[in-house]
Amino acid sequence: MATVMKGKATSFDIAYKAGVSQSTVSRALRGSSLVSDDTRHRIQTIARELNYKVDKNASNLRRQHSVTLALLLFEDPTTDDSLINPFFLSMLGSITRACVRQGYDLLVSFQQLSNDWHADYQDSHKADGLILLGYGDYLVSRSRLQKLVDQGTHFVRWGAVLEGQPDISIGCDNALGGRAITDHLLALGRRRIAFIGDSSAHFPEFSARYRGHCEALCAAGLEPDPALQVDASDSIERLGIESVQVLLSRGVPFDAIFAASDLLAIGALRALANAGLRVPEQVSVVGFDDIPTASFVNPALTTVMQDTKLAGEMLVDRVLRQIRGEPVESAMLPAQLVIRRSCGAQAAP
Amino acid sequence: MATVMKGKATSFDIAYKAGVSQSTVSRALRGSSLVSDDTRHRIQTIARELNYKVDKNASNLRRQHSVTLALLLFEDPTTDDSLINPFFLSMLGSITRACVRQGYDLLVSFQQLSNDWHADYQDSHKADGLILLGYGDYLVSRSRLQKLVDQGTHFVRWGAVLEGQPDISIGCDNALGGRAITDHLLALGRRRIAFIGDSSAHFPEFSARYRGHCEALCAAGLEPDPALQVDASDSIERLGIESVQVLLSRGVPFDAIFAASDLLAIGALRALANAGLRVPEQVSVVGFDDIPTASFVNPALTTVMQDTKLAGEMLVDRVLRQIRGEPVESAMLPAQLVIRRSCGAQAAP
DNA sequence: CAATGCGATGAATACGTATGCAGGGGCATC
DNA sequence: GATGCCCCTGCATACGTATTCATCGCATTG
Repeated sequence: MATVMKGKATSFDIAYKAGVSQSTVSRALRGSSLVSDDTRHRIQTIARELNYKVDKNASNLRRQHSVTLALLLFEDPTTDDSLINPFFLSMLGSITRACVRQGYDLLVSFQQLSNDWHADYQDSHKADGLILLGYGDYLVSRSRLQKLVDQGTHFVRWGAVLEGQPDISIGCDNALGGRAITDHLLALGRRRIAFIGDSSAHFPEFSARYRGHCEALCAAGLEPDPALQVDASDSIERLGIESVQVLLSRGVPFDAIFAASDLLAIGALRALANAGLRVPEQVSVVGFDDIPTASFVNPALTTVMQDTKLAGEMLVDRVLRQIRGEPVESAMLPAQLVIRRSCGAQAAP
Repeated sequence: MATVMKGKATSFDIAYKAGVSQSTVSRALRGSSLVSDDTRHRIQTIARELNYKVDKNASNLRRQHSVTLALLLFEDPTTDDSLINPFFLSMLGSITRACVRQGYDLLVSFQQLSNDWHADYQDSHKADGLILLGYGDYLVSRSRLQKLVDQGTHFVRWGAVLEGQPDISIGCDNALGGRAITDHLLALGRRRIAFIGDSSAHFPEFSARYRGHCEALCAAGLEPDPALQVDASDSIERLGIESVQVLLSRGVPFDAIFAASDLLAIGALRALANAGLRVPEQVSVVGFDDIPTASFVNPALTTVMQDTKLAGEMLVDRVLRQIRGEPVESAMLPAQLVIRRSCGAQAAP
């Protein structure tokens, strides 16, 4: 009968109604084989009637884990408040889905790089493990990563995969991607290819792309020209515009631009248009990431696709393995060339 | 001394080291005024040394709330796995930030509409309240919303704001937006304006935009022509393409297209280009949402901007108020016209 | 018939924190 | 010097679940 309960039903309420002990209820609902089928069915029915839900806080407290991962998205404090790097958004989507498939909940948090409480989610038992996204300046963040490792925090980072790294990282093969896309430009007859993007060790992903770029040049018997490289430390459109302006002001000739990210490339396209240069006739432009907008800019952007779906799965998988105490290693994912019109190859629809 | 502790430090460990009771530690760290400054400082220092973090599970269990919100993102099971509606992504960003500002954590979950466990997050005390995004077919989801209300679940929905709704909803003023952008097209001399988007009560947001559209027509002495309206029930590019094909196959003349979402509008642009129709010279095209890509398509898309930042803040604020037991009402947010090239008004840079 | 074993259940306890209640000590007032 | 008061602290307990250990009934076996 519709007895008015104060507050939510607990396992004791179920036990009382079923005429068994709380222990049995707990066992029955967790699927323990110690409970007879008869009792189990009775308990399940009553639980459903009472709309009973296991209290996660109590359950987590008892079991000492939360079946939850935390996604920490770091960003430059200077970034506009409402915008998020579309590439990270795509990763977020695939990570969320991977978590669902594994039965884990996902806690999402934006953090300023200046904060120091990366491990708090795990330390406070809100999450069993961490996924780190958007660690910009590697040299700055490296000491923090080391600290996390020392504390025994379970975490995986999305980013460059380097030798002697303290942490576990998953990243795409940036060097290979940079090499492939440069090869492509060379095959199209381009010889003076500018590179927009930081080449220092501070931003290993960008610099790996640059390294691949240089390898391709050398393999073709060309020498990388420092005058054709412009630093851009962050992946925002404005920096793409400014970089092209720097390039133009230097007065060095160039017939192609390889931007280290699509956002930079889009900025570059805009700056070239402003300067009256035609793409791809006078200048080829290529990017990296294949963000959704890339196929819509004019002309459509040739770029390197990172498999975000696979990446999300791997990140989640690797954290879970760490949590289970299994040995885990960093890994690199393949990068794939996506040819559109901005490079000057045959037109796509 | 570097005493090796097994496991994490607890408030008892701090208490022992500080020579006080566990109660005092708890009070000191929660900022209770019952503790002397002297004791508090001592405890804080020790807590820092031991890298102590309050166990959220225990704390939540005791206090019966989790200081966490859950964002439930519903989507059509047919949607491609890796893509998320960019408008929702933008909302996600602003909601995440709003949560941070309020000191709440955010749990993100994708759900299939077929699932029935919307309230589980609150029932299991994983979250204190829910934010619902992307409830597509309103008539289908309405009974569920009613159920949530009956259960006393704290939740806010992003979507159309209707009379006699059981739940609290926050949405932009779709009718006004539809009216404004149609007025704009009319002012440019367009008279045969096609509308792409479902006009039925199943999708109240689209139908409100359609209603505003019709109001504008009527105010201008024009009658809405059913032949100029094409149903599109979901906001994906492919449907935009198909809708224009339907429109062309009908053979009715039109000089403008108002797509109920930017994604539909982008599909429409593509279909028009394929059909050899020039935008905006022969056909004006406008959308709704102002997703990031909108400014990059060719020609740049005139659209209606929804203030996602404000929306995120309002959603979070309204859930928190419900949690605090304060009375809450639905609200509509203003919509703002963003004029770019696709409508045929003066060119932007 | 006693001994053994097994399947099913209950009692008791731990997880770590927050808080109501009680108490101890110091100081002021009369 | 006794009384009262206030400030601070400690004791004990509740939050709801999962699990170890003990128990009890029943069947099987020698």
